Amino acid sequence: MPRPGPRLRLADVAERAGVSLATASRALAGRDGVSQEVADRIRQISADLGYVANPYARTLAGGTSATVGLVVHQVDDPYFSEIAGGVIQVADEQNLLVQICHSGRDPGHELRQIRHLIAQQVGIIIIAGSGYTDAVFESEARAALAAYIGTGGRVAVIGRHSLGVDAVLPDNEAGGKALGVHLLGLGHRRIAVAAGTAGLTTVADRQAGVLAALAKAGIAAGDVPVVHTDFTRDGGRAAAERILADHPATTAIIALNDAMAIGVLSALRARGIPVPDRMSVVGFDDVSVAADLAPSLTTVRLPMTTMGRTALDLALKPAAARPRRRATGHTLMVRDSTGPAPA
Amino acid sequence: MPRPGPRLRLADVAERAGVSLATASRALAGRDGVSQEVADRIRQISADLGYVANPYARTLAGGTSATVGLVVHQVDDPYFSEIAGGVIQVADEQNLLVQICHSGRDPGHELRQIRHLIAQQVGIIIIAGSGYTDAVFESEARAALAAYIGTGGRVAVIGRHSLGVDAVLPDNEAGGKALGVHLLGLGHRRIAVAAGTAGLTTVADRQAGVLAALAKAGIAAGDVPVVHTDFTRDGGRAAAERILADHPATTAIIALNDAMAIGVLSALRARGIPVPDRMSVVGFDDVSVAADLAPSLTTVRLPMTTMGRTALDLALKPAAARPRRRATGHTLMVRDSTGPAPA
DNA sequence: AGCGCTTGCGAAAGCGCTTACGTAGCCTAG
DNA sequence: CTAGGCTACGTAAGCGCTTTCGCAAGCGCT
Repeated sequence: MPRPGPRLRLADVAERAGVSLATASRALAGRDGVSQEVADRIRQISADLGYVANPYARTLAGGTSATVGLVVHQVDDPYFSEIAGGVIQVADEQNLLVQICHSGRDPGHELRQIRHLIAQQVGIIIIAGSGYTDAVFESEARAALAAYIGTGGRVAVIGRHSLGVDAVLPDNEAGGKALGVHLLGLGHRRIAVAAGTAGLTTVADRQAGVLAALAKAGIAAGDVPVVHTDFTRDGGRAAAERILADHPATTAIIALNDAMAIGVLSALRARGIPVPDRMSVVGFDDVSVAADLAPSLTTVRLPMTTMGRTALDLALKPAAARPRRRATGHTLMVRDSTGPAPA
Repeated sequence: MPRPGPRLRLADVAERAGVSLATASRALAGRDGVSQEVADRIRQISADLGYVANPYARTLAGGTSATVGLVVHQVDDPYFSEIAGGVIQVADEQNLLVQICHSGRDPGHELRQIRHLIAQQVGIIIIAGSGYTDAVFESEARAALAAYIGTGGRVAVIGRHSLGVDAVLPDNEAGGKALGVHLLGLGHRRIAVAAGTAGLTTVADRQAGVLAALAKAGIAAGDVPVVHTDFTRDGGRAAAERILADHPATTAIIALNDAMAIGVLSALRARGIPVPDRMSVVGFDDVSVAADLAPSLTTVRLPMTTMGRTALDLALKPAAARPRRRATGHTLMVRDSTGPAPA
């Protein structure tokens, strides 16, 4: 690791301005107790010199960290990279640093990452991605975060309602319901679900929505094949293969996220099964390529970038009554991957 | 910003082990001057207590930062998110923190971000994405980084040969050439280029490769329409529209990255132009969805994740002779978006 | 026995900031 | 004209670590 050489310090700015360190610090922090003209002069000099405060010293002294820790399942998954983009936008505006880490969809690893961020004293923690149905994870994470919040930490989660902290939350169940209703409306009755990683609350919620919609139309949950693989393209492929093999009469596949839907489409193409003529396919999230697939993907749009922005906004605003929720809208995007059920 | 409360400090570990701060620090850093048994005891106690050193204090005292600053053009662009994924993988293994920021493909902003990272004393800086043909940017960035390296900073860049620092570099020109050769082999003669943002070295290099290949086949550069928009899906759409309008006889479009290729395909679909029957399309990068488009995209594969890993590896290894280069392979992935030129 | 050397450890000095706390100078009120 | 209260600023005490320096103990050698 490098040892950065002598750098511009606050003392340099103070000296050049002919004031003490304390005054310079106050002026740059915009704190009062400094006359307008002196403050302006200090700020001017600081800007001229290109002074940037050493964040390590600042944090150590002030006990306040300007970095936000962002935990995502996997940054090279479009769902998460769009969220990260939103977080970074706001962080940029607010002059915060963003430190990013992977949880790899593993509750244990995620817990470790969270604890590590806390131990590191980042000022804000944002956790993106589905929660886990694992009760141990839930309670441990909840305890760790509660303690963190108790000491002044700020936390927001995206896409999970667990952990007892501020949340930006899509209505996964309603979205699932909308997909079910859409397919029912097209006359589909033999509908299968390509479900993501078991143990994710998002999977459970979306699936519940789908099944609720189908139940209302008289299709019992027992008659809906649900194949659990994982929330990736390859998981989608595998699920589609299994559905085709075990339930050949299926006319529509609901993938619980777009990555899986892409895999499903790919499997169908490989088998020469025309979409939507012989099989309708829907996804969930509306990642940016969804509209560019062929056929373009019918899916539920979630405003990922906005969700990232909102989460950081939430965390930045003083939390009066603590577990706040910001619902995010969702929109059914009907495109070309769905059509009337074949006769 | 929060003020984290009282936390486990090194002093607590030291006290519990019955040693001084200095000894505890040495033991945990693996430095010698501590007997094996004492070191083991300290490490054991530290682990039991779940002690994590305060990185701010550590950096301030040691002058050595364990964070890597990653500059990308845009994290929600698959090319960059895959690179970021690679960087994060290695960082995870090495226990480094990754701080990410956007340059927005703007040389001025990128320079500011770089300076900011330097001022913040991050230990390692990795800059991903095309360089700029802008000479002012080049010289200022080069100077800033040289000074940074002079003080012990480590730098690696990905996908650009400029800046005089260690680089992980695909052969963009050869890749461009391969695409040209591939299309020529299919009998195409009226080939247009959908080029990305003017002012990016990557654009210039890939374009040069394409033109070189065509020139060898007797097609003068003047006969190859090159439309500059930008390196995004919408840029690709716009470029395609312009090509179709101004050069209706075109039988193949070379998009200089996959994002643009996706836009080109979308524009062609909107116009009802069949690919590859009436128009062949190629991209560059092989982002993960490229294989899942319909038609699947012929493109030049770059190992983005590996590139991210390699860059951080490079930065971590002591640089003997300074400007090192790691070439990354590229592979022409022939898929369904290209076919014989229509008669 | 005395010398220098190594080894293992503690004391203490910072790293560059923030922020009590103290102290001038000035204003207003009695 | 003085007591009390502001305001504007300086002094100095840390934040939690790393690292230099010094010291004591143990070693082999003459």
